[in-house]
Amino acid sequence: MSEKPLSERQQNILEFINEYVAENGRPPTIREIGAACNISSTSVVNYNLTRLKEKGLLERDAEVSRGLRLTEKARAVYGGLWQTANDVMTNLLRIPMAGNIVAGEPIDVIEDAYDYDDAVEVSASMINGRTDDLYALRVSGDSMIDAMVNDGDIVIMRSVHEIRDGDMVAALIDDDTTTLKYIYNEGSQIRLQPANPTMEPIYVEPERVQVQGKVMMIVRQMP
Amino acid sequence: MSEKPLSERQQNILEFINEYVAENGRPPTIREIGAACNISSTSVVNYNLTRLKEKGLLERDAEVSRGLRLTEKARAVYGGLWQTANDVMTNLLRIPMAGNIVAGEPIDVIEDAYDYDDAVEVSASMINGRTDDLYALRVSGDSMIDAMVNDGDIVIMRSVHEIRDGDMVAALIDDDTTTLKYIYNEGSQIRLQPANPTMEPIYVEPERVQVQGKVMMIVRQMP
DNA sequence: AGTATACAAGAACAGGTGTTCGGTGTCAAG
DNA sequence: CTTGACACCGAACACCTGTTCTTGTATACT
Repeated sequence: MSEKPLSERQQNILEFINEYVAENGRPPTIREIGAACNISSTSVVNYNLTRLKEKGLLERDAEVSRGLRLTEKARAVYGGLWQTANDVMTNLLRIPMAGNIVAGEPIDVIEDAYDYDDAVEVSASMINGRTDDLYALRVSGDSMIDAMVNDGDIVIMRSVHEIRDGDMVAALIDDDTTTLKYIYNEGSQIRLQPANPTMEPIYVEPERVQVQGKVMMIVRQMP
Repeated sequence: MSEKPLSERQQNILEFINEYVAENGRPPTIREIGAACNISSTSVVNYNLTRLKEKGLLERDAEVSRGLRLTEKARAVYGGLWQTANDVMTNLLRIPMAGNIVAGEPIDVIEDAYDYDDAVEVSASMINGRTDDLYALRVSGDSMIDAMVNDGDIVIMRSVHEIRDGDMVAALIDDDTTTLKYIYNEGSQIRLQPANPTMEPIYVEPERVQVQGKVMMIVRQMP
């Protein structure tokens, strides 16, 4: 059943609330809404807010100052709406740049070294899988070409204890050589499959392989 | 000259404000801070807020309700602090997924088709260069290997009118073949340099090449 | 004409909220 | 012992803010 459209005043109110929150870090008061929307009476503002609430566009906490909140529905209508800090922190991950990765050398991860200036910001929506325990490594050198990874690329890793066939991992072979490859456990041996489909896999005994982390995402920036 | 460290009460207050904003979408009142931090007097809360302001961790709008705001400095100290919606909208770009890119076929870009469900979320901090006029293309097939790009990778493109040597572009050759390569204008001919350093460049006359967009970033998600 | 609904408005009020005042206690320095 | 700085506190006050009341106008319907 279709609802009545919003009156012009109601649209103005929603837009004002949206903008006010973005600029001030807090919702407006009833009187501030009135002043901005040419409504001289707080009861008219209150009446319209009640209507917006009935339409599911607004939530109100009674009898507290600035007790307004736009709903998801209002956000969908007006786009670019305000989120709580939790939404931000959930969506925009700051992942520590923990070091470099070079083919042939073990990863040198800097434990507990969280440098915000060198953190990588990635949207959680771009990560398929869990987003805890993430760290970033920067690729040094051309030796990761078989993984379709360039010098300078950023590899988002996750510390894991269980690996499934088809995961891309950083695998340390014989304590000596790190490689990024898709891993398959074939019983008596481990198959490490290059990302480049024109290249052949390598096979190693399981005890020669240590999985140092799972690759969650790769980012190539342009200079 | 070193500052005195924060008292325990002051640290509690900052953490409470941070959490309160995240959960409620508005800053707390003086009395709410007092209740949460075991401070029975509004003047003690006020005193501590004045100290935090002097230390540059807090801003206050006088004589308005909930007139508190944590500063950038406080954010740096406590991490994961609240941002205004403008910060969010500036940092977290929603880039429309505009179509596919296949080597050998012109890009089929869907004009003005902005589908939020299929948008790509990318932090602006990860883009070197301008962040207007961006769109995303998904790679189909293995034919972009010379660009070190896999089937399924996401290429973030930007419409441009001027190209500089060393830019990676989507180049359409002879109205027939799209390729992703670094472009160099060498006077009488254009050099298109593969990203894979083991591969040779190709050289074409300038009039045979149309630049369809500049590559700003490449993202490889894992399944 | 009467009724119902939507929208509007001013005024009053109750309670929320920030600020100020006067005071106390602790600690370090002189 | 005195003084000053810092931290704390209850109380009072001024003002901010949300809610309610009463009244009015316009429109649609019976």
